[in-house]
Amino acid sequence: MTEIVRKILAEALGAMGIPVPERIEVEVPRDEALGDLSTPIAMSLSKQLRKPPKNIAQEIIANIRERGDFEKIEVAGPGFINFTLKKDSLYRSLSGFLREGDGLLSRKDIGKGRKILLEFVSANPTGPLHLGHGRGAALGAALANLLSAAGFSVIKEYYINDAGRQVGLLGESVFAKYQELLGKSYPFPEDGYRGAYVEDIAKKIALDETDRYKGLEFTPPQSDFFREYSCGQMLALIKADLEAFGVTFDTWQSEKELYERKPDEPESEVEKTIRYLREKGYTKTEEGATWFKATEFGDEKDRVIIRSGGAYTYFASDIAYHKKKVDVGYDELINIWGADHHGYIPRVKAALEALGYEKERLKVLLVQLVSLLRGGKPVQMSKRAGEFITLKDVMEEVGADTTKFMFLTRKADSHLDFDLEVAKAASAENPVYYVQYAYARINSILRHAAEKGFIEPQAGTGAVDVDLSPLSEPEEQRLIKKILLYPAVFEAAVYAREPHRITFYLQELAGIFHPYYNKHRIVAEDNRLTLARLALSRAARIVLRDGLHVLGVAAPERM
RNA sequence: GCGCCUGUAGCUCAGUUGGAUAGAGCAACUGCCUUCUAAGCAGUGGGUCAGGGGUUCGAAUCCCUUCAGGCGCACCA
Repeated sequence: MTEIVRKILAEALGAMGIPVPERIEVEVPRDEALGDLSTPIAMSLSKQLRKPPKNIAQEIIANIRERGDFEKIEVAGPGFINFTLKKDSLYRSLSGFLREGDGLLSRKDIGKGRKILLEFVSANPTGPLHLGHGRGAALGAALANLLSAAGFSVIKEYYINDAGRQVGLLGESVFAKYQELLGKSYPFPEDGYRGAYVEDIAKKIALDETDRYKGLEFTPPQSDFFREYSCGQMLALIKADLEAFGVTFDTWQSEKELYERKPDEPESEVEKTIRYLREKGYTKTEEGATWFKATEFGDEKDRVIIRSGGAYTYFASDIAYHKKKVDVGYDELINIWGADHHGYIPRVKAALEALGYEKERLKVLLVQLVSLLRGGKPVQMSKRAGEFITLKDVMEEVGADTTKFMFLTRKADSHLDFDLEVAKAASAENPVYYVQYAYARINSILRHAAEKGFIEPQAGTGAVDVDLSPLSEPEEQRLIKKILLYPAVFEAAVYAREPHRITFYLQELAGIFHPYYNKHRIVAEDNRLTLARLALSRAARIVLRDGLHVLGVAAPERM
């Protein structure tokens, strides 16, 4: 719908000899009495042309040739150009929309098949997922759906931090528990993990491997076994939780793998990367440690990649990881990180640049932390004592769809209070049900219509021929316009990488459909009218379904 | 101390990249089920857009500053 306006405006500007801006602003006026669409372009051009906005607006209007779709084009307020579409034009557009049918919303050309690697969650496999991970998961999954639908080729990846101190600590914690179970005492590591899951894993080992490791020290080979076994168990749990949350990944990249030499390779990915940086002169040795000269690429400090003790830092493998991503040939890398990692962005971008890639290739979306409340009071969580509420707990208490919807009605970088009582108490009144209910309701209507002998128009066949002109009620006009606006909202969401725009749109759409349903009977006495209303309902259904699918929220046939 | 994020209705949050008279849900109150689903609808009340300056035709949005909250500033991950 907005495209029509953009097009005629571009033509008019061209005819006036004015350079056409890259992106002509088109918006929906606040007050529907003002028109269907509006542009402030005359005001934007005012300074450049040194003419009053209203005069420019008049001139633009005078230069619009194709005005067949419009009832009215007029100047209003300080210089807006307002467009009111002809009903015929709306019906034509809606017919076109229906003709394309489910899943054929034409938008594949936005992404043009460009390849995106989307990395998200990537929680350490040292404990269960918490709510903050859930937020990242919901956003990542929705973003992947959004971008895929827009014609990007998206790979969802989970980076597993299975190397280094943290997993070692997990292994040792399990080891200590295991010894305790077998009646041997082994000092529990100071910063060890104390959650119940540690004991669960220890029990499983005691069961599967009996007392084979009883009384031993935490040294190889048993330390390797405990570390890898525990890590594997945690990962399985994480994977299961994510699946229950409706979030899946295409690839799981192991950090440890980046340190391993493949049979036919003389060096590991990490070694290769560091050698590359060293040869380029981007490293230095100071106080026994090897540093990456991040300051040469805009970071505020140089960063250690090999400690004086010889161990690699996390950053070393992270550079190798990002090098690998970019070498594979992705056009764009998107990382979704917790906001507590924001200080990390400049150094990763610096590394990318040192490796010869533009830092713009990487886009980091920061997800703000989630404060968990119950009845307005913060839920105390102590990781040390192993007391915390996990994503799984929240899913069981509140529900996966509601939890996801909560996350997706906020932009990523807003701080979020997640009150369990509110989420649960509002459950019946929750916006997610409002949207789902609209969808279920339409399905119910269509079922009812089928029973009454009205044949639901099928895409590519009957839909084209349905006469939509009986749709003259204001509620119907409003609904049609909202539906036709979906592609523009979708595109804006893609452009901004903000799935929450879809969430709000769906609430608005449902907020138009419900009153319409309440005021007018879809399946009525009049045959022509009923067919037209069914077609309109079906169009709303298509959009609701598509939007819910993007969000990763269920679209129930009935409720 | 420095950096990043946030501050919008009682609560939780949007605000179409600077546009018209700032919106939604929840909570509160009043009505609506014999008719396609009442997880719905109709209506009422609710604002110093944290404060102050600036930029311009125009600011919740951009800049400066103050205040408040969160998060970072390792040879941790």
